[in-house]
Amino acid sequence: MRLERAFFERSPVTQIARELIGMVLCTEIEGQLTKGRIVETEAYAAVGDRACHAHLGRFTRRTRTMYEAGGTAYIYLCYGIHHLFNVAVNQKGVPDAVLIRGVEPLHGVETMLERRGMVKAERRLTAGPGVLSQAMGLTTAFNGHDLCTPGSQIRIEDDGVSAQLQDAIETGPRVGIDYAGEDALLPWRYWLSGSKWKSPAK
DNA sequence: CACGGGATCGTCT
DNA sequence: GACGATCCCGTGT
Repeated sequence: MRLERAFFERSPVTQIARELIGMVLCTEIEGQLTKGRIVETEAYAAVGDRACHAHLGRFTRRTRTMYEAGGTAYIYLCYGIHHLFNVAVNQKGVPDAVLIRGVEPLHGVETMLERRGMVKAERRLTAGPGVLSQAMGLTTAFNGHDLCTPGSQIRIEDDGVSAQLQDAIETGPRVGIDYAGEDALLPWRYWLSGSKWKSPAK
């Protein structure tokens, strides 16, 4: 079942990031249905988190999407090359977000391979925030897309697996945010223990 | 597997 | 004008 607004419009964001492990990210882009089980996430908090793009109420053309209602896609370009997919959470006006960092391919593998220019479904197909976005057709063109509108091209589904995996989640510091000072130490990265599809980043 | 460097451009200072 | 919530490829072990 599609996750509804009520799932995303909660706090704390760390809890949502944890519960998203095991959920199924689905896209229907250019007529191609792809699905991947979320195995790695990171939480970014509006308050008390220097790593968050919108910390201290920072409001710019880029971050404005984070202030939208929970369940809105926040997609931005990183390093000029990679499209990173996040979901805004919490009430409209509170810019919390969860970054999706790794998925296990479930459906539409041929489409994913084609988009990635690969012939075999090895780890680098969808393990990592930039590569999973490419595999699933997610680009900044979908920034601001509402995941909760029936018929939307992007949605997250609960097939009952997530709840069974909550005891198999590990946590650690987030990746690539040294600029955040001591907030870089917060253990706000979550992953499914032992998953092959976790991003290789340390 | 570890590492080092280059790619590439929107965003903010 | 500087810098990324990254990835890939080459080289070395």
